[in-house]
Amino acid sequence: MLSTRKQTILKAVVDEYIKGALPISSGEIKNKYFDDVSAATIRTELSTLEDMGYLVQPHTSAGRIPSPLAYRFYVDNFLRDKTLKIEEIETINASFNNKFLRVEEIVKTAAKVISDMTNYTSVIVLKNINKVYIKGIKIIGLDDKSALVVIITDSGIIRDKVILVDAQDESFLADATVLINKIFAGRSLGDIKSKAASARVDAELNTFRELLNSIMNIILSYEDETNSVITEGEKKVLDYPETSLESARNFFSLIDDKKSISALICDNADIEFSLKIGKSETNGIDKCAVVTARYSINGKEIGHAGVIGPERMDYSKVISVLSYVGNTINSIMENTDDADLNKDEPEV
Amino acid sequence: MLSTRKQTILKAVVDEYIKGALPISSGEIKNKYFDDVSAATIRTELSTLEDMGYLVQPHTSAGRIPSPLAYRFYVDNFLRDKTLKIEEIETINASFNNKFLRVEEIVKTAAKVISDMTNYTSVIVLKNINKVYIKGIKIIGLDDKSALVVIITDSGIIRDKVILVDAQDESFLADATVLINKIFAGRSLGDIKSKAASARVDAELNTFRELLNSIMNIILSYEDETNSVITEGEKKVLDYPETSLESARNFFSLIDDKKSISALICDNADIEFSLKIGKSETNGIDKCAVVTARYSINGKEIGHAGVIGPERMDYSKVISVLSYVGNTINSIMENTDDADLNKDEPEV
DNA sequence: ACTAGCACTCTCATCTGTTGAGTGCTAATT
DNA sequence: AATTAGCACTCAACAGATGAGAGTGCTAGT
Repeated sequence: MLSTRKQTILKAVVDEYIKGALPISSGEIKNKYFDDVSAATIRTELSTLEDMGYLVQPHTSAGRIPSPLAYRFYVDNFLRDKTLKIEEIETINASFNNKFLRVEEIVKTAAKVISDMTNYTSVIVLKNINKVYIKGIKIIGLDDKSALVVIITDSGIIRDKVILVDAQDESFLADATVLINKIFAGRSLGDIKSKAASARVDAELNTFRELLNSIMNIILSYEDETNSVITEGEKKVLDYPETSLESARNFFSLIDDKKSISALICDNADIEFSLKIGKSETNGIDKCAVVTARYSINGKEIGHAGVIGPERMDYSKVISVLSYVGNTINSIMENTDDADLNKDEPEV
Repeated sequence: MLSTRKQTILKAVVDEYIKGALPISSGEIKNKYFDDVSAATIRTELSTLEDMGYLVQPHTSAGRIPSPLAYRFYVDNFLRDKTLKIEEIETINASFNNKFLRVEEIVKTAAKVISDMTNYTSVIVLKNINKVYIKGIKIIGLDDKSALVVIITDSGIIRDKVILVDAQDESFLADATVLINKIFAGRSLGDIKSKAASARVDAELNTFRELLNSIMNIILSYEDETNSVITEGEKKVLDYPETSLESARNFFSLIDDKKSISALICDNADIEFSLKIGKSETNGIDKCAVVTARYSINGKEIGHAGVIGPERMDYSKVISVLSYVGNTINSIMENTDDADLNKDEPEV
């Protein structure tokens, strides 16, 4: 175990490096953190901390910067019970402001808030989409050639899309709605997908075949990675002092690859929070850290939210923001979840 | 007027600079464009072209690069009847692929296609939103606490939003729909906005006051700049060889400022295409050119589309893409415009 | 255990010389 | 009058060289 002084010094290095992104010298630590001890003493401590793997020297006559191990230690030991400021909480609350209830909007708002509060890039990945089940489908005629299809699921995910449809007569859409709800309502997306082929060829549905196919396509597109990975604040990397043009390019090409981002954010099997620091196995972005959290509504996991930033990120702030936003989403959504959609619609 | 040879040389400089972003030397021009004349001759021509203001030397012993005037001349004289390749046209058509009919989606797709085909940043600004009029409003109950409001306008702009509403009994939403259509249907957004105050306080609407307010807010938010400026491909600037970290930062902060972008794209009073080259009055981005086009549906102007790229951009390609995408949008939308929404709904 | 002192190392910035690309000019040629 | 070969000139870019400054590691003394 590290001596108290070593811990203080280690924390000092991490804190200062988080602030300034520059190597920290023994003199600087002495000035800001110690009255009773000289720089030389701190130097020997720094030297042993380096031997232990906590610190790294960019070159012989530079100060020290923290290694991933140091961040790890910092996170594990100095991160207890930090809370957000009242203004920050108010900002978050104001953003959600219950003006909307659609999951797409909430998730997008959450990503934006997380990114804005932390000043890092945020990512939200929606998961378990196959387990979502459909509560009902509405079809609203717009004119004689098109209609709006609204798909309502449990956990409130609403997706809608305008489709082309030849509404032969007035009852066409009403009949179609009844039939389509008979087919889809109460079934999970995974279930529907696995039986997609058989549903398509059912002969008795001939009249509605085209309409059915359109709706099928909407449902199948739910899984589309493009729709289930939301990123915000990518451009903030340009403001980090350590960012070069080259690294910015790499970062952006990683961020645009929804598949790897999704993998990066979601591999924290069953822990509430996960921190990845400096594991360069995550190819593409070097010197980056990733903090992720599982998000649930009513105890049911709906996805993961993450923050991608430099290793020297403000971990405590990131974690508190992720946590607070997660709770906020949960409290917004939990009442809508178990409501019965079909209450005033006996015909479906 | 410029001699034929001067024109050839000027075109050569612009073409080569567009390709390589490097100053062009007399020798290079001689090799690629002239068999019958020596580099020295070209040198004298270059020198006079420089005196005339068409060319610029970064430093004494460098080649020439085109000035804004050169691009202007290039655009005015060498840009006639260039058309897209068949594959390119097919790519564009495939993107639109009539899978969707909603203006938001079409505009987003258009922005993406324009950016992808040109490899520059694209911007689309929707205009004249106040002149859009509402064809009808639908309210679909989702559960006993929330409903989906769908606003359908001429020119097919559909906006929908989930709102909180206390549906007291089964006929509540139906009654509300009738009343709300009585108030809003057939009126333009501008009209509604200017009379917003009076509508809100009408006493007889007390039962639906809350609902009415929600819908009012949705309509008012139509104008929101955030919603009417769509950008795509911002990150492509990082791939230009002339981009520095600093200029990338400037560019991104300009692009994020929807208000200036909107002004930048929309100030081409009544010309079909507009090219701004090197006018640094547009503060923020230096060495950038902006090509904009007016977009209309059925002859009615709906907005402006633009491409922002380096001065040395491939103007002919940009213009053909803008033009082709504009026509495509028009042909997709024109049939839906004059359809009568209320055909099978006599109750509204 | 701590510290003062000093030699050592390495970056960063500045300067210098060299190279090569490309020009401008001039005198000769067509 | 237009073109060209030839040559001196300019300047950016590169590579060393040099010095200053920051910060360390080590050692001897407290």
